[in-house]
Amino acid sequence: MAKKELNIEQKIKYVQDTLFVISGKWKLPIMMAINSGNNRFRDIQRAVPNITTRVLSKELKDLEENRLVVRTVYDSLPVTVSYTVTPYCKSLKPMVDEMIKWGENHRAVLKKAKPA
Amino acid sequence: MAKKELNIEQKIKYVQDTLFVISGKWKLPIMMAINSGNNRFRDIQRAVPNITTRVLSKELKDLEENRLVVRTVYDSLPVTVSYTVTPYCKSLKPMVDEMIKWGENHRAVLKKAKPA
DNA sequence: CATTCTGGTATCCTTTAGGTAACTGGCATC
DNA sequence: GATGCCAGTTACCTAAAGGATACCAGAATG
Repeated sequence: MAKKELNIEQKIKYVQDTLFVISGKWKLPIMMAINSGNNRFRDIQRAVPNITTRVLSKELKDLEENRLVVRTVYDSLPVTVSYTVTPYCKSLKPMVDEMIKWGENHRAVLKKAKPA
Repeated sequence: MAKKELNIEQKIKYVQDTLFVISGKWKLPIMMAINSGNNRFRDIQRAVPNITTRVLSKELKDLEENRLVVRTVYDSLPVTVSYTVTPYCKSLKPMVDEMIKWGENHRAVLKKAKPA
């Protein structure tokens, strides 16, 4: 099987696809928060600084539709709701790890550049 | 030197920093186009499908301000303008490669899921 | 019995990203 | 001398993202 050699147009297309799925300020932070053990609505909200209930609610629905997050209602009293990430969501990890690395380095770069 | 162990709040912060820099449909595609040898304004426009001159112009200024792209005017007749990516821009490569991979796989997933 | 927690909705509003289209001035080409 | 290429700029507009605020019912806590 030949090694895949993508041309620039294809690469751009794939990057735009990815950007489309993770677009916005909140989707990745929400998935990260859930993945790290925050499964309740309010826990997620606390873990993701400055997000409002309205936005969190909307984004969670979005992520559920895209099969990145699963919502489970437990019929206890009172009812509890739990959000978990899907295996497909976890496939984003290598990319997210690179984004963490880059963001960390970027802060360091800014810190060095700014003090003028 | 201790291994860095970031907590979830820090990770989210760094990811949001990264998202902020690469936000939008166009910045990464533009950088990719330049990096792959499209250095003239019209060449970049042709390499990035569907981008308009207005948006390209605005995004290039943005990227220049953030030291990801350099604009050089050659005083020939007629004047030619050349855009190049900076070394700092190239530090995005590992992340972009992961985005390409994920987007490629995502298309395959959709293709398998859809035919119902 | 007042407050606080849960998991959200409902309204309203502002900001931003991005798109459409027209236009410019200088050079080259047909 | 009309057309087209280059590298953009300008003005206008729309859709979407996101923020502010208030509110709801049910249960628990003090």
